[in-house]
Amino acid sequence: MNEHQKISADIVATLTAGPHWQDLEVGSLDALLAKSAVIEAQRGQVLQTRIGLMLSGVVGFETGVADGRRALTELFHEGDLIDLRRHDRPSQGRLVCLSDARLINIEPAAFDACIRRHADFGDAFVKQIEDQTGRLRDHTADLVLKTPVERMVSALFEFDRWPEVHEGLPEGDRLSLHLPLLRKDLADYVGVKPETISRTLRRLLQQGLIETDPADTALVRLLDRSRLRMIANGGAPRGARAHRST
Amino acid sequence: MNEHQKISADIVATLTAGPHWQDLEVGSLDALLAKSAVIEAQRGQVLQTRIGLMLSGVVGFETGVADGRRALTELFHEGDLIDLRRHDRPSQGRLVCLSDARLINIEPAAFDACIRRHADFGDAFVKQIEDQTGRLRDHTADLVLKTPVERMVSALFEFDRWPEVHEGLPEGDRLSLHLPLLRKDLADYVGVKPETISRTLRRLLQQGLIETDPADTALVRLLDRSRLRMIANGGAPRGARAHRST
DNA sequence: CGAGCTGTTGATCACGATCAAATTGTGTGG
DNA sequence: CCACACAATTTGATCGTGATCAACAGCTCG
Repeated sequence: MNEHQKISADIVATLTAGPHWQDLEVGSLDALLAKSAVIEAQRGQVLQTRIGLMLSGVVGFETGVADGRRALTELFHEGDLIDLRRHDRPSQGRLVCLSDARLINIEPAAFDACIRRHADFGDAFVKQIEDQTGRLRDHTADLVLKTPVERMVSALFEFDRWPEVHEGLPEGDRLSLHLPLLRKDLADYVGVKPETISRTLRRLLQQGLIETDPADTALVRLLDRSRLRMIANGGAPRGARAHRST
Repeated sequence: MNEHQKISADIVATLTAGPHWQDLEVGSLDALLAKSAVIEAQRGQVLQTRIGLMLSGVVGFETGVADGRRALTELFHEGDLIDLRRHDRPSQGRLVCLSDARLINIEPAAFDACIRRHADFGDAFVKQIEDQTGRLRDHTADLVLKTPVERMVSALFEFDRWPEVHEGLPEGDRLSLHLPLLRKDLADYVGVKPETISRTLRRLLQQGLIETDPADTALVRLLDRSRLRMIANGGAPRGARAHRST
């Protein structure tokens, strides 16, 4: 029960901060927590969680084929609800930690019961799922119609919307962010090879659009947001001869 | 009310047939239908629906960028629940008819109320959303890690799981299916150009894996399902020298 | 008929994958 | 502390392939 105490404190803090769970009543929380447990996992670890709530770190839904190709279909970070259940066919993939992460593992049955009994939780769940599906659709659209550069910059903006990536940065610094993923994982997320990630970042660097820190490879500074935004929106199509000198 | 009568009949028929809505009580249906209307739309038409239920035909969630590139992020067909609502940011795309289609347009408020009041409907909704999200994840994974051939064959199998594509075919014919999409739309769905679709189909044809009907261009016959299945699962990687003669 | 759209085929090319190797980073054990 | 193994990243050179450009055939519909 000491453990449950700890869960409650964590949850309340995270839920209150997030956009969707702040209107939740206390009774709804208790019902959800009854059979839940906080999981602390390290990078690379595979999680059995089917339903969960992200507290910190990043986990991803990973798919692969026989010859080693790997895809990160969807990313989950602080405040996200994980729901990997499936009824029509077995889920083709697994949940892996992309950084050290903390999350609440929720018993599916308790989750369903909570939705049934607490209307406010049901509302919050629906909203959360709608938003996450929207993000998944955005990402899918990116994969279909954008070039590698565009996809990468688009991903940078996606990360920029995560509050965590700005933690530990100087007060007035609105340009920088910490990449929450290894470049290898970023590559598997945007659908290119790590070599391409490396080369593309270098090119953006040479064009003066971004800046990186040799001491902290995760740190990226978005110098020209408006131009980067244009690229993310499709401003760097194939065959474009955009060799801006220096 | 004559119209509502008609809606009820349609819904009952569709819901009973589908995998998720068959356990629904009659009371739950009435609540949902109060402010709903059946929409009949033709190919190419843009729909305003935010929440809806597919009765027949195919509609897709379409995204595009300035220079004409187009993506079909997600497809909806008979029995699917459409939910395009979003709270974190405006939805970046629109719903278009990819064939003549019929669907029920549901008032979002009525939908929410129905979930709140009828637990059985809430359950059905959650299951339905979980399955559709799973399919969306599958497709996203395909886009990231598979080659164009693999993605195309994978899409063929996806369509093969739709009951409608086998309608109007001879009794014992388990090989054939009607492509529910134009090749152009198929291209925008699997993330290649129409020319590539054409060439790839021709190659599969030459390898004796599929068969097409000159009279009915939508008809495709999957001759060697096991080999096609292997391809869909990643059996045709880049650089593979698989020139099977004839 | 011609306008417009879809689909097919051919030729060329840009670009990202692939192969290969060097470099840096990280954790482990001596 | 260093030595070592191992993973992640970067850079370079080459190659395969799907996009691109272009032309044409088939079809529908006014």
